[in-house]
Amino acid sequence: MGNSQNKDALDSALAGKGLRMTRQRALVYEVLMDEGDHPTADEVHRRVRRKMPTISLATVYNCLEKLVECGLIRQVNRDRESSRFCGNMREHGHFHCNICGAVFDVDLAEPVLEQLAPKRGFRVDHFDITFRGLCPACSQEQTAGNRRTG
Amino acid sequence: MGNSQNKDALDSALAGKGLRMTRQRALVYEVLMDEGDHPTADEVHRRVRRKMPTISLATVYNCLEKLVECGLIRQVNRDRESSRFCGNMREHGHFHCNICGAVFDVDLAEPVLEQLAPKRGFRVDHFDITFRGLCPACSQEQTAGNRRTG
DNA sequence: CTAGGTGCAAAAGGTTTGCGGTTAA
DNA sequence: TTAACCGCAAACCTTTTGCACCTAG
Repeated sequence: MGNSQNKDALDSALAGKGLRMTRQRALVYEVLMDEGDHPTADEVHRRVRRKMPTISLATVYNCLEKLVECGLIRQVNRDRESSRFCGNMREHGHFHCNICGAVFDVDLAEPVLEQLAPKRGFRVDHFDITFRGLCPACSQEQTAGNRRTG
Repeated sequence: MGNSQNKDALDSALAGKGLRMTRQRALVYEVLMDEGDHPTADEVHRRVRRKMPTISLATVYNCLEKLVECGLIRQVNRDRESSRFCGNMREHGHFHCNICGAVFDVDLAEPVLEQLAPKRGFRVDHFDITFRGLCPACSQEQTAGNRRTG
């Protein structure tokens, strides 16, 4: 719950971009950092409303956009599903479970990434790596199911 | 333009899924293979209409969906922009230019990919690697611009 | 004080769907 | 012959926008 380290990071990041600190922005950032998961804008809205029932979805979108601009959070997209947001700013990939829909962070070996980037003339600013498949829980469940049904 | 190799691949892939061959599906597949680029559904529609003026956008979407299901084409998403479609089924990544918006295929070294995948319990079925930055043309143009303006 | 932010409701934009008529196998 | 497919238009869903009011600095 809202530790002061997060608040400081938010303060200085906003100040660095000439943006104001507002209660809405603080709360949006807080719920993202508290859970450390990958909620949709709608889910963020739901969580923030528990602490500020009047906040609108549009404001949540606005806040998320500013936080992304400040480099405080990342936007994670899975095909055309709702965007998800993520407070982990270390370079990492994502794993999307095809059954339960959960999103997991995947650490990446740094040197490997450089080998992948296109050479000759391209200037790479950023990359995304997304894996899909079955998470440990769903994978295990499916195996158990197969065992049962033959 | 519409070579018979493509047609054969389409025929057998559709048959394999119990789907019919229709003129619409053939044309959608054809324009994708002919150009070898990464058009949006809307752009595919525009191209196909040159050969079949009555085809609807909804049908193009339906055809694209079936072709993806058949494993004949891939859907390529860049954040929440329009989906793009790609006839190159080899395992590869994509580079999106932040200036001109063009999409380029990026070959990937196979052994590198295995090193990236999450271990312990995850079952990886698929992955996407997307790079962003400046393509050779835009990169060069920007460098030239900087030289001019100091 | 006032530029920037919020809340609301409506619009936008891409994609999907329901339905009556058409067609490949 | 008939299940699958097409074209159309309307629905859908996420995200963005315009505007009047509010508030942090």
